[in-house]
Amino acid sequence: MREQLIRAIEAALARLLAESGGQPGAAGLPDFAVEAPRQAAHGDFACNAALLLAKRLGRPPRELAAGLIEHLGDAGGLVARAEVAGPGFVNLWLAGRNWHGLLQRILSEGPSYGRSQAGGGRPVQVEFVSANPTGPLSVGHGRQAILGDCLARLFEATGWKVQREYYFNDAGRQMRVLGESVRARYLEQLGRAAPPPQQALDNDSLPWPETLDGLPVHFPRDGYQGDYIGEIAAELRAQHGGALTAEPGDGIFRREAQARIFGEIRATLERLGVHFDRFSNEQALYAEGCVEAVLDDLRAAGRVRQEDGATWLCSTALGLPRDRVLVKSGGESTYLLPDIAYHREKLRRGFELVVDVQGADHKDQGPYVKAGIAALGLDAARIEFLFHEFVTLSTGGKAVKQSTRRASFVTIDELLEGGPDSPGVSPDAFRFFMVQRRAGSHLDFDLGLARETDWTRNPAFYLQYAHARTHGIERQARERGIAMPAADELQAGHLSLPEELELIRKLGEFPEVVERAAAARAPHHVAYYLREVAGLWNPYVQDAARHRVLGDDAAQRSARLGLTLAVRTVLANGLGLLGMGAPERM
RNA sequence: GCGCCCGUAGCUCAGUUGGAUAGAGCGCCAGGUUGCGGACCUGGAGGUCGCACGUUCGAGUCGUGCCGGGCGCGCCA
Repeated sequence: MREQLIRAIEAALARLLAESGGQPGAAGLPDFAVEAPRQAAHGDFACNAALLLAKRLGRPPRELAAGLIEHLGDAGGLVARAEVAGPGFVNLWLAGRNWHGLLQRILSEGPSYGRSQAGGGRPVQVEFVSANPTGPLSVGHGRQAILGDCLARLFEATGWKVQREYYFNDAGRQMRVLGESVRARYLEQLGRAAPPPQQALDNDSLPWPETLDGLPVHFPRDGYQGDYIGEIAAELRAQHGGALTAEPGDGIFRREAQARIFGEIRATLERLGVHFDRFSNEQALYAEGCVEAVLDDLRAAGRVRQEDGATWLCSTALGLPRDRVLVKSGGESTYLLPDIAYHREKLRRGFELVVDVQGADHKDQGPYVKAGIAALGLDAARIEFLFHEFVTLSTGGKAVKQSTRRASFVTIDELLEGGPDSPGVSPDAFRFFMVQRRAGSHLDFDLGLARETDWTRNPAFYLQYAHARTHGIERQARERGIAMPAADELQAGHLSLPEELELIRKLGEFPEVVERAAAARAPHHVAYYLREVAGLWNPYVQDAARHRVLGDDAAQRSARLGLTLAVRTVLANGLGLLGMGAPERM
């Protein structure tokens, strides 16, 4: 509908230009906008073309706007009213039947309303979470999980072929420390080693004992302190008894810890409704020779130099602030080298676009990976980074202490499960709260609000309740033997109240919202939009004195039931984009 | 010190490739209404869009410089 209008305006502009002696043809058309104005009094759509042309033609914008209206006419029955407004806007009101046609379209398209083929089936990869399996996922990972998943859903909805991938570094020191931590706890439980004193664990500057009460202290200085480490050790002890005392930390301890923790991580993601198509890891890149090959190719490209026994990427020459180490003097790689190899593999797998969702602490890394990719002669523009700021927890405006130190952070599971005297957060509410803000903003997670089960207070439930209400009305209709209208029998002409037209107009925006959210990599647009739809629909239903859906006039009742179905369609499709359930009753 | 991000109502935050009188939720004030499904409806107060210059017919949006906050600036992981 908006597309039709744009074409009509283009044609009218072309005639106007020809008359004014401007350049004919599409080249002479300004890059004008046709938007739904903020204020309803400014029409269904507003166009700024006259303002853009005024300078070029040397004529007053209002005069051009009047000319545009004249040439536009009723645009083949599309436009009911047009006026010049403000400095030279053209405000347009569509003929009523166009809005009614929109309702029919929503009903007939159903689940595909709002989807498009703009992506043309091109392959895109979204990589997210990617936390190393050293412990449970934190709330910050949760934001990334939801953000990445919703972005993937947006790509799917706009016609891309999406792969969700989780990549983790398992070749470096971090996983070895994990194994050593488990081994130390195992030995402590067997009475073969002593646990390090808590003061030393909490304070880096305190001395670290080698022995305690005659027993050796094996726990690594920067080891993982969470209770789950001891639990893994206990399970190993239950399974193997004391038979593992001679095993190295980097062997069975590490493997078991990794497997179990990864299992927990996957279970957590499952609870949130987040699925991955592929898990990949750093070790495989080494095993397949990808890392070495990248180093060779960078060397061949002349982008590598030696200094102090280390191998450096000449990123300064590529416009970055400094050079960075690829291979340490000890022979081990930094993360940068395998990261470059990893991204080359992604591009080799044929992705048109690769989006990495990462926390703000990775902001500095992206450019170096891209520089490496560019140095390999590949198109770095196909790699995008979506960085999200951190999450803080608050309740009633008061910040919840969330120490980043060691293991004392809040995990997703803790939040979902709640505690003895605090209810858990539902996965749907968790998802909504996590996509509510744009990625670049700090996210204040209001625990009190997220736990709230009153739909009028909790914004996540407010949306779901709006959806459930459409089913509630249908149930009532069924009980009275009233049939729901089919798309082709919808007589929407009976919807003429301002709030009804406003609602319909809002429903019509959905496809643009999805498109914009996908293009901007900004799922929060969907969340805000749904809030607006629900914010129109809930009061509409509530105010039965003014407009009862199941009233006595059969024709009007049928039209309002059609509106109900259209609202349901948009809410269900939108909730689907956020990965939230669309319940039929609450 | 350098780089990236953020600064919008009392609070938490939206604000479409630059558009008209800057919005929402929560909170606050006044009045009305009472449940097709569970407190909703109407109105109101509340803003130098961090500050200052600049570009433009037009700036919350773009540019430059300051101020304030976050993150990052290792052969760490």
